[in-house]
Amino acid sequence: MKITPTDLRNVDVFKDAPLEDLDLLVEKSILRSIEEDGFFFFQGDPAAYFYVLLSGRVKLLQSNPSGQQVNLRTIKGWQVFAALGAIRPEALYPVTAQALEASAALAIESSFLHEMMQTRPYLNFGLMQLMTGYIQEMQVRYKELATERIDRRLALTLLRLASQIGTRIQEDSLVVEIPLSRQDLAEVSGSTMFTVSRTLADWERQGLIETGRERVVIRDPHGLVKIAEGLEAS
Amino acid sequence: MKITPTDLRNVDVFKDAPLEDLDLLVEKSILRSIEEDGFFFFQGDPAAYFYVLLSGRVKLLQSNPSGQQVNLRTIKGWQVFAALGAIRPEALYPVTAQALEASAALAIESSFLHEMMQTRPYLNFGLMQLMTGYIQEMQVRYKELATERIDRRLALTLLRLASQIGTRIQEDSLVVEIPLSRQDLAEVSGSTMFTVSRTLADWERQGLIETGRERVVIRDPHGLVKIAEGLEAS
DNA sequence: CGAACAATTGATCCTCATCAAACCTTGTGG
DNA sequence: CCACAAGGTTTGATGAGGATCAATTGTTCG
Repeated sequence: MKITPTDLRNVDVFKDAPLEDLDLLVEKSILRSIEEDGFFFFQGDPAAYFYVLLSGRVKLLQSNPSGQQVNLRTIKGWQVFAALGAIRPEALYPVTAQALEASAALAIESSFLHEMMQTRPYLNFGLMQLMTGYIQEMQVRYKELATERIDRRLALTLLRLASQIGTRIQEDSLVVEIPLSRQDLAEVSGSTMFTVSRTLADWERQGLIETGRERVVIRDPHGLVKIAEGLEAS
Repeated sequence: MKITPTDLRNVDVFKDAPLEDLDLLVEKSILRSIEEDGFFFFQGDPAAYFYVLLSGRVKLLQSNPSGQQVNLRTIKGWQVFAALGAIRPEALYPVTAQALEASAALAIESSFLHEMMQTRPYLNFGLMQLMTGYIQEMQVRYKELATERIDRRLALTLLRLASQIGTRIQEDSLVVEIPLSRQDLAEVSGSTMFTVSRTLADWERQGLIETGRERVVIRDPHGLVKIAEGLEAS
């Protein structure tokens, strides 16, 4: 895969970067390709690199002592991940990054980005925007997990995932596809495969969604919103 | 209450600030005093100010549509809150800030801080450190809430709170006091007053902690760690 | 001392996790 | 191109962990 400097303009954090910076970044970067189910890095590894995902999908996860996993975020093309390492170069990755499908990413040394930040205000701002977004999302998800029943949480999860990694199936329609397995959805919403399966089956009967192997299609987002807000029994 | 510029050196984000910046901040700031149970701001208000807490304790919370509350963070003296507004001046507060006891805070206009950030790298770095810390903590708490039983979560919560807002009761000892009610602890750990009460009563019988009205004293942190890690039945 | 409010304790119930077994889908190799 | 293996999904039965509700007890402060 060939990356030209201007490709990096697709990346939010670099959208205001001068061309010479983009040149530098491309020059200093390494291309890493990871097969399906492979890992970019593990929780606890030194945070040596910062990544820009070029193709595929990557999930950021944590697991608890008994091996149960939680999906904290799913990354798609032109999104960055492992940005925390750039802030504290001596840091360790707080999450594990696993490819959901064959993926390729640009790896940039954390220390190099850290250096650039000293003299590029646009970089600081971009990263802060990113981080405030993360904080707010995690706060909302925490609140949901602490206070809502699984059906509402799952509805909220699907809606959030639709906007983050969903792909519109037809032009000019709200119908969105989310390419995740029941297990994945359970790990995002804080539940189990079984409960997710049952709930989705219910919604499919109601015509709200369509399900398939490792796939959910949202037919009626508005209906899901009603469930999420508790206006409709589930 | 009188604040001198050098007092601001106690604030992590300002520890590397030159004296003239501290002067500016003090000059530009307003002192706000809030009585117990009063509010600094509500979720959804325009994020006009950034705060440095001088005295008292403040909790940052979100509530769900049915009014159930979640405590996302408790702030004590010389910690800052509402920093997100400084990044995006048009933003709304994503949380509500309520005083747990009579409190006083320095309020600094978000737009002013935002301006300062343009030319002060130390500020950017300080705020990023703060934000990465928030992200990591929220990720860990999310994982715990999604995967651990309430007894472990409560143990982890107590240990975390001890380091964040606990006060050592005797010099040279690990005995720490946490000044929160059962209800508060429930809202931090994602549970209910009743379950928290029962669990704490259990631990008191085992000699791990001591409880009182709106107060928990950790006598045996190591014992709590064992529960948190699941090495000990609860 | 009494009012207000925090904490406790018991009884009950409900949501959802767990386990087991069968079923479906996809891709591969003969 | 079919058959089979692998792995994702469904479904039912069961039970446990906590939430909820109600009533009582304890603590603090005016």
